[in-house]
Amino acid sequence: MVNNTFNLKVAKVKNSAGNRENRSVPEPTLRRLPGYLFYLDKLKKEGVLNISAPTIGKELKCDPTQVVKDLAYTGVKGRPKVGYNIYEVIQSLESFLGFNRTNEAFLVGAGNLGAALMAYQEHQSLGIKIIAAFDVDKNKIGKEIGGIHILEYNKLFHLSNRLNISIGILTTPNAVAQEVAEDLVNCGIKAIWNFTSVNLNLPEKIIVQNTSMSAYAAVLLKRLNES
Amino acid sequence: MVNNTFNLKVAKVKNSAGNRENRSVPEPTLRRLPGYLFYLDKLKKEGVLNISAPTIGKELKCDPTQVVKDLAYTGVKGRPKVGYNIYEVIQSLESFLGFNRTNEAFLVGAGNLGAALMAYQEHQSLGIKIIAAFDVDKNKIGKEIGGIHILEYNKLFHLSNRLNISIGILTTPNAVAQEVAEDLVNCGIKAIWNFTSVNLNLPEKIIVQNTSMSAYAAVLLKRLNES
DNA sequence: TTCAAATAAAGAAAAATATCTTTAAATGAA
DNA sequence: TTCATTTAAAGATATTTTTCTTTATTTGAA
Repeated sequence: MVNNTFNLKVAKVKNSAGNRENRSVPEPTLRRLPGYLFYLDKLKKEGVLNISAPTIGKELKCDPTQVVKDLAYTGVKGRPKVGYNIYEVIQSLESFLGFNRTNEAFLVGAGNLGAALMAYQEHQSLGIKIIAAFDVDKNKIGKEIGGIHILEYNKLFHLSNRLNISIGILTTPNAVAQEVAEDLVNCGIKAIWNFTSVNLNLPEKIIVQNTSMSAYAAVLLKRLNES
Repeated sequence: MVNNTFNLKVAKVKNSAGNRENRSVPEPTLRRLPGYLFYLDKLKKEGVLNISAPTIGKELKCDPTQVVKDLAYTGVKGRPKVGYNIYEVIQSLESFLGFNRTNEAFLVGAGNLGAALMAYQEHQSLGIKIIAAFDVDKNKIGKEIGGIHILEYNKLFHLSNRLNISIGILTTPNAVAQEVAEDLVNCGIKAIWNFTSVNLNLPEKIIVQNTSMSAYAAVLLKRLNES
């Protein structure tokens, strides 16, 4: 048997830019991992020391073998008849997801959603720390939300030269989304969390995570109307 | 050949409650549809009359046959060599998704995310109209965001008796999420858009759409760190 | 020490989804 | 009118993801 830790199936998928690349972790798994983390954190506070995959599966209503496989991606080992050590599995999840590192980000567009995210990250750990926010609205510039200063948009270039930020959060109006995204890329941003409805046209190497509210509204409405 | 319009494959999948049910539209398709709608709306404003699936695919960077199949779910018919009539396809998408109906909703938890959604829906069509918001915070009660009044939480029961609302938007702190969700169900809510990190335990018939910010943050962080 | 029960891990099968291929229809130009 | 071209639609294949099955390990009780 080869080294277990790296004995993971490598899936060939297409990214948003359409080019094939090797990925070690399936996206559905990645989306489930923070759910485990939150639930396990709650258990830890309750004083639980060990937790089995079937128990997690029962509580989170998903297949126990899926839990085992998802957790295996993080490298954590469970013991038969006992389950996982709660400290080990939380530590493993956090370090795997990068939630224990400081992943610094710029936010552009301190409107509704932008302001919400700024205030939100104070209490809810997203694994991302917003360093500064930018806007063109004179009424917003100079204000502070969730401990984050809102700066003039044209200061973005200057500040990105000094700091080395790799994440950009895009919460601008749709009309300027493409333009701002290109600016972010020129500032050295490597990944964009896109909350607009615009399909961004950016270099292939840029990681784009689209999180459009309307997509989830659509699923909800359809499921409701077909029931 | 049988009637084309209803000649759609019916997928057997498990819903969040774990029980099998028949669904006519795959979730990935549903999530893509609002993206088409937004793009086509933009084209309409530019005066475009017809649009082909290959063109949509090229712009939105996805497979042209996937565009054809996704649009076919809405019932719209395209013409070879011409493509789809832009008015027809937009109308078809909106009516299929229910975006042209008034899908009324209650929102509970007028905090960061809640306030953002209230303000957001003023400008961005999500197909959902928030009728009233509820909170327990005395400082928030009586205020108005995005034209929506914030009411005392205990007024929820009274108001739900008069109005017949079927959608509940859950933007409370995690600690009270389960409790509030149960209240919403008791008020006759049929579908819950859950923005908390809590895995809700509710009757099977209740439609739950989980939209946890941390899930998308996780995907972004992992893709960034593995690149 | 032995054995039964519980469980993670690995592998196989099934289901769902995406991509590729073929077909047939419609258009506009010759 | 004819024909090449474009395209939607339908079907087939491939990929990805989930679920089911088997195996082997560990634990605690007899």
